[in-house]
Amino acid sequence: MSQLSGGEAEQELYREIRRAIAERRLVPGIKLTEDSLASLFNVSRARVRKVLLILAKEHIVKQEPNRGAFVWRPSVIESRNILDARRLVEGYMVREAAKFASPQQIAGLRAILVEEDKARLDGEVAPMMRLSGEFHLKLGECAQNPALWEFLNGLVSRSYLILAVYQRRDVRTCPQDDHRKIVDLVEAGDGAEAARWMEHHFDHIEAELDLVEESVAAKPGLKDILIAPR
Amino acid sequence: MSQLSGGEAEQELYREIRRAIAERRLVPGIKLTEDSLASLFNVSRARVRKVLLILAKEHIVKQEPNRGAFVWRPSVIESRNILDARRLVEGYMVREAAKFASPQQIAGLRAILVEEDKARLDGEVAPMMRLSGEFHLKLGECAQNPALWEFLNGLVSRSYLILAVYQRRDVRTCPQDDHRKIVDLVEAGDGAEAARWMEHHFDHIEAELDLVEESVAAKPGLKDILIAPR
DNA sequence: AGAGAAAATATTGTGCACAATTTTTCGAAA
DNA sequence: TTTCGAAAAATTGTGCACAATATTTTCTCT
Repeated sequence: MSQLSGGEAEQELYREIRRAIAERRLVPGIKLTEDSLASLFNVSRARVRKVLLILAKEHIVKQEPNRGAFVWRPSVIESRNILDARRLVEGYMVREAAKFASPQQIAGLRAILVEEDKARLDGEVAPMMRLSGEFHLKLGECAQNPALWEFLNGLVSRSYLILAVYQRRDVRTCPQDDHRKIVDLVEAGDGAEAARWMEHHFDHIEAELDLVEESVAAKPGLKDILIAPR
Repeated sequence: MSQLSGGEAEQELYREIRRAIAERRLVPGIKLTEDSLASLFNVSRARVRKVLLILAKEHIVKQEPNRGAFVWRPSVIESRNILDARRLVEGYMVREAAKFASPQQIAGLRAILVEEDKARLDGEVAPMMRLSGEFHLKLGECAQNPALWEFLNGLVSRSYLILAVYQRRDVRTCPQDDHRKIVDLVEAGDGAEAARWMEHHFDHIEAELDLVEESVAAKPGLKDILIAPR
């Protein structure tokens, strides 16, 4: 899973940034200043630059020449592309999982379900987001294809950012029963039906999204808020 | 397509390494010494290190701590994983291509077919390899999903290395008619049949492969060659 | 001669200083 | 007060020197 070769502190920095994104503490557009990260994590700036380059390669941050690195902001079309890719890849992976998943792997998936329930009951939104992603990644592991899994890993990371930008503010229902249903079907070896539920699951996710580009004109300015629209 | 942000010479180094791999001048196991690349391309060693990091992220080279970077050598299982991923992704992409491909894109694909024919008639093996990969990438462009395309790009790069290691030495037949057939079907808008032919195409490719791990014991040493086995 | 240790060489890893560029601040003029 | 521009500050980009590690060579002893 680790994307870095050496350097303990380097890995920590890498993981912390990714975790902060998964829990939506880091949201798109935020600037990641090299010096800040360097002093915050007690590493040299060269290390920070290396980590930022890796994150940029994963499309989690966007680097602009001479301007710095910013948490990536997906466009509407990019978001659709990523969700389409996830439908394809995870549809395949869940079918493979139904063939290959070991009892240990099923148990690992159910352990995440329990954590998800707990987080939902406690109303902890941030961990829920992260756990949902971890569920999909753990399910992907069962397909026994590291090349595909790594791709999925990047897609999931970018999905966090998609949700941060486009998830409708009013919805708070979390269809986590989809996850449980999928595990049941995978355990039963019914890959075809599990894949169908995975499709439903993505339908639910996209239904909670408001995938329209928010134009500068559309977003209300101070004037619209304060001058009392009739 | 470019994977690098800035630096003209940097990009050149990146592209040249990738091209050398596509044309099989660089084969798995070769060591890429930083100083050699730096002096060869007249760039600082820091630049070389950056490019090598990117190539490592793309699994084209493998970096070993304190030992350096080597052209990646795919294992049998990794090769299977990559080819499975290509079947999945390219199957999807060719169906999308049948929906969306513009006349210009079809023309671009046919242009590659012409180059392939030319290279085959001239018996130029190296350009043929590269052109075959470029065909698949150009076809992938028609699916209008850059996230998936970038993944495919990495898979194609790794496929060059798979062929370099596992392609059977005796086969020299190149089923390039598959490519032409696929273009015809894409142009006709028959995505389902095009996808079937894509599957056949991969069957052909894998049939030319000898996907067994060559153990150290199996490969004959000098002794076996020179001491005249009876 | 062969094996093993030690020195010499070569290569990778890392921090730092400085250059290039951008962003902010400050002040003067309209 | 606003706007424009120049100076100052902050930030990113880059090369180099040196440290750490690995590899090769050399030398010694059996």
